[in-house]
Amino acid sequence: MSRMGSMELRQVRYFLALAEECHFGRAAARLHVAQPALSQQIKQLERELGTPLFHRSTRHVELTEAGRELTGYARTLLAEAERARVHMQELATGRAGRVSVGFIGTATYDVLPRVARTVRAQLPDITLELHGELLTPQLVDGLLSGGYDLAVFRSGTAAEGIDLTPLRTEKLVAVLPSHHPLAASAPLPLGALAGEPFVIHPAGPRSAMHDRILTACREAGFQPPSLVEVGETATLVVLVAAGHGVALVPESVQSLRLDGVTYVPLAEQETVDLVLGRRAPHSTAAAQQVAAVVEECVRE
Amino acid sequence: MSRMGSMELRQVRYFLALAEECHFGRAAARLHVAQPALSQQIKQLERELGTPLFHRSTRHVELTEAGRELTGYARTLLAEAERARVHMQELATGRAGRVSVGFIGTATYDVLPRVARTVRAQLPDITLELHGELLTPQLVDGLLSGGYDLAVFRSGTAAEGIDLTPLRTEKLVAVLPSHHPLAASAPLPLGALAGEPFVIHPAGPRSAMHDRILTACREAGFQPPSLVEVGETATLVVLVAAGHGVALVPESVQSLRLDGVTYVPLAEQETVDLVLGRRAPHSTAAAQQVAAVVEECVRE
DNA sequence: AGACATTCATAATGGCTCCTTATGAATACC
DNA sequence: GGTATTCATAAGGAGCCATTATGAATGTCT
Repeated sequence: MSRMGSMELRQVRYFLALAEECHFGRAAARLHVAQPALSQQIKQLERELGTPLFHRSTRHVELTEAGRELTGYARTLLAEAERARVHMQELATGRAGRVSVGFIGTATYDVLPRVARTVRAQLPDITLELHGELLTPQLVDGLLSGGYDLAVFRSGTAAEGIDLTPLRTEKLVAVLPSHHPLAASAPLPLGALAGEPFVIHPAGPRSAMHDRILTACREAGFQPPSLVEVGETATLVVLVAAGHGVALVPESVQSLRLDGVTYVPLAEQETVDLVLGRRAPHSTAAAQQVAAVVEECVRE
Repeated sequence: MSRMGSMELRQVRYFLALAEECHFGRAAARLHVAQPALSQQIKQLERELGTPLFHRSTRHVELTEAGRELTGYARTLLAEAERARVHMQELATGRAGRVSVGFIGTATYDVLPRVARTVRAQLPDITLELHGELLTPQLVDGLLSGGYDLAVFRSGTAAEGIDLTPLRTEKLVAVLPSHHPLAASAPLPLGALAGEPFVIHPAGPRSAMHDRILTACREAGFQPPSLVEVGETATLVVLVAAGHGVALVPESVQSLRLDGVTYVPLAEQETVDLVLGRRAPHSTAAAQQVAAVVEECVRE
């Protein structure tokens, strides 16, 4: 039983070279092989396809009809293989790919748009999936389950299997209704807000900000008399504008300008850290590139 | 220096099997190879492409993003290779291809349309190039130069490098203007046409009919007093209708019905042979198929 | 017409690739 | 924690593909 092989790309490459040169010697030279190698491979290809591809005499080499028809397929095959190779190389070097990035609420209005712009400019072949206004636990779960390749969130929630890179430390600022008596007094000692109702991110494992703010208040010697909990940072600011209370947010939220609210620096150095998380074991090359862009966007 | 190979179709086949099974053992079984062979080939493909294609643990095999992207290319490559293989096989067995057939004038109105119809019905993937109203020397040259794959013409012109197959022997019939006194007398002894002007195919090497007809006249004991030479058989009949003379044509020309002419059988058994010629050394498989159709069309 | 040069096919051999069996390590499951 | 499954690695053998050497055919030049 004569071991039946299938058509291989090497044979296609050989065939096309010979089809273009119509000369075994020159084609073989172009392929960097000796002439008999070419003769044998062409002969084998002809056996496999069941039809001669060239009329040959010692003085003349010419495509048969089948050979002419095959050149089209051959070119298609080699071009497709080359496209695949290039695309794979782009993915390997991270110049292309799909990267999903999640942002915590307070980074949505500041970091997210800058990342989107920079990636589009510097890594045009990367497709970004951006998700804003998320909560830290969602982001951590998403990283671990593969839903997100990268996540920007508040530090404190260390988890197994996630690489953390500190992005920046932000000062907290107070958010007051514009008509509030303290709206003009900067810097504002945190203690001045004692007795005010607070609008705050959700408690429990759902947000890192909640604990951070209550801790700051406790350190300033008071406890907010009432709390309104709200998930999205934008809604939080809107509630302050509507007079439902005051709030503490990272200074980057100041990008979110709204009529009726004033951001007031605190006298204290209360800070929260923003970190970039990526799946530790298998992080895509494209994700690494985008991670670099995120760090770059935050630094300046 | 690590011998750099290029991507091969075998690797693509292996990759796709594994991508679909997501299990080395099953995929290897499907490919009829042992599992380590598959592992090695996949690893080599990954080395060549510069990126992992699968996340693997001992308990889980899953495509990476690059792997997912590659499946598209892989399917395209294999499908194209398969299309090429099928098309080549069609060409090899003669079920597809392009065949150029030339017909001598007197076969144009009889054999040609039947061949066209039958090929279209029985060999739908064959593209026919049909040429009618040609002269024997043109056809022989065309066969030898490759301009025609097959030719239907009159016997007598044997040539080197052409396979001849007799198709049929046709009786000659007289063509007379309908008002001619002899138009009603059938069978007509050839000698009755003595003294009539003859419309005839061109002399010399350009047509086999010319000599055949003059020989017949000589055997009947006369020589036409005047000759009008005309290339196309249709024109010949038209000239007879116009009263320019009489003519002798193979009986198949009777398919060409024209007002003003009458075909009259001869008393003598004067015949001409119709043959099919094909290039002797390299005749396409498709041409063989068409040749069979031509013979079949003529026999009935 | 004959000698020559060119070119493709074939033969024989060697190296490399690929496949095989055997074995080890890791992970999920009981 | 033991066990079974599964993938990777190692080592060896078979086969494919390459090489060099040689022969046959054809076109060309003297």
